[in-house]
Amino acid sequence: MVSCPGTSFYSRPTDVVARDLVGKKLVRMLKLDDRALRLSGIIVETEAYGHSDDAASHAHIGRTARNTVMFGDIGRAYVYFAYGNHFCVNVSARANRAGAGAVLIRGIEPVEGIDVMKQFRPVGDAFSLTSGPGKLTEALNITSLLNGVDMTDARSELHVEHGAKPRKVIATPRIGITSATEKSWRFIDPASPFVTRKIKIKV
DNA sequence: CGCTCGATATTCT
DNA sequence: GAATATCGAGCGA
Repeated sequence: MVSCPGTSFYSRPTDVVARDLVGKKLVRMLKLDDRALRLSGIIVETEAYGHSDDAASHAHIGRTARNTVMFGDIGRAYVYFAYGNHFCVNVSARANRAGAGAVLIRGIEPVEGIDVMKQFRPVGDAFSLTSGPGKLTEALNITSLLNGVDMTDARSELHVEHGAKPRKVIATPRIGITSATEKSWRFIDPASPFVTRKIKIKV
């Protein structure tokens, strides 16, 4: 019996959830050519996104067709298409008072099914296989078809499991946003090479 | 190495 | 019509 973080885990402020997700395992199960495959990796980089308190969040302007999952049940996958090229995957979470929120998964360390990941994402450099939000969704074959799946259920095609070891975590400013840049809501395992290296700081 | 810039679709104004 | 929670090619040093 595999254990997954449940609704009590995701029912906290998103920055707390984001910090605790580092070291957990992201698991993708799928069928390919009639074979059941299991791909997974340890989460090493996340970012928290809030609601009305966070101008950089998709939920800041209120509920829309795209961000509905951020306002619905917690522990669900929020998958969206960015820049016309890439998918990004989040887990919905929020404290009881907040109206919406999610945690973006920005980087993982591959554990299971690495050969299959390389089929989905052929790349020479091992580090660039899953070191970035658009990269890991390609390696794990995550698309908007998975939007809304229950990530607290070990039977889901996409879910989160407890990791083997706790990791050291540090907070930094978030990447790729132009507002609310003062919040240190990005959380990384500084020892892992699978984190975004370049940090842009916009003024 | 590091920086600039174009690709490309969905969303919102 | 503008902006975007990105990536990687191309260029110069």
